[in-house]
Amino acid sequence: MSGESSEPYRHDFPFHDDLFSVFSQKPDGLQGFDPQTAPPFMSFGDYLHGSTTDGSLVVQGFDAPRSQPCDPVVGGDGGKNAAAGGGDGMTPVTPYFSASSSSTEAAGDEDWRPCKVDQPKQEVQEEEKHAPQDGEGRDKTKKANKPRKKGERQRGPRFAFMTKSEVDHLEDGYRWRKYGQKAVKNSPYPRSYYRCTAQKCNVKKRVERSCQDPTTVITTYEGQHTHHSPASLRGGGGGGHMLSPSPTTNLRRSLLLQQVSRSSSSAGYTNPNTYHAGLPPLLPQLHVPDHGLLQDIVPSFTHGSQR
DNA sequence: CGTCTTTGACCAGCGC
DNA sequence: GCGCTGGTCAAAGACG
Repeated sequence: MSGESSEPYRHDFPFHDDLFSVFSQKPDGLQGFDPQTAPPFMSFGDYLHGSTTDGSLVVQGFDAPRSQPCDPVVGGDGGKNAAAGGGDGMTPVTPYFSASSSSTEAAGDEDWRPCKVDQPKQEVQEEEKHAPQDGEGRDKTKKANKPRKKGERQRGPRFAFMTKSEVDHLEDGYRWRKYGQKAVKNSPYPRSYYRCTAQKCNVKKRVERSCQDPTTVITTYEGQHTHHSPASLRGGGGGGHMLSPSPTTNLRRSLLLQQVSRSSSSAGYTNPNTYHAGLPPLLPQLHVPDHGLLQDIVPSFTHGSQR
């Protein structure tokens, strides 16, 4: 418990109302987006470390496909997204953006839902659906003793990203406990729900595969850790960094970061072509089993992007 | 033995 | 009002 004072663990995430994306390489699927004309990106690592000037980044230039026609049958559009990009990398990942204008805080997360284009609102509800139910109807069963408070659902910002990976659960230094799995509509891949095992930590994580690109894992973090990453504590020794400098050259993962937090004022989101990137609330380092660290991945966006 | 995953069921909100 | 869907719970089982 003494912990939480000395080191900042990505606590502040001042961009609650913005979406942002970061691609590890040129998102071919995104017309209009040119890494070269794109804003001066720093590596995700730098980014995480707050190297950005004012803490915000802006990715612009592509048309935010609010409704990504996702064929349950991947590959429908074939070339467009080149899902099965086993080839030479540069597998573009379609940005499942959708600047929902929902005034609810749920506007985020589900907005980019990859496989759902016909559910503009349902997403929203998910955020608030768990309204205070005072266990009226639940007390009939064991589940009855779990009053969910509305406030509970309104925890911190959410942060989603897509990663090319064969494994669903990317290691990020924290310990997670899986507490559920649901089949996702229109998607052959289930969505897994994880919760940080730390006692007072309410951070949750959802993991699912993109139905468009089965090789892409979509991870959504929700909340902020109230503790340090156990991995960083014991792992690499001093610096607090266990970021192995692995080259990860073969990491041609499309990475899409998206801040999907509560858009209390999605209305303020006026320019669909502009996304503000903020500091992820909780992503000290993501370790992709057998591949490397996420931080190694993202830089491939900056460095690997033909520079 | 402790921890984690699996799995079926339940609940709330929304759309029709 | 009903059905659908997402999110969550918790018992049971699996695993180390």
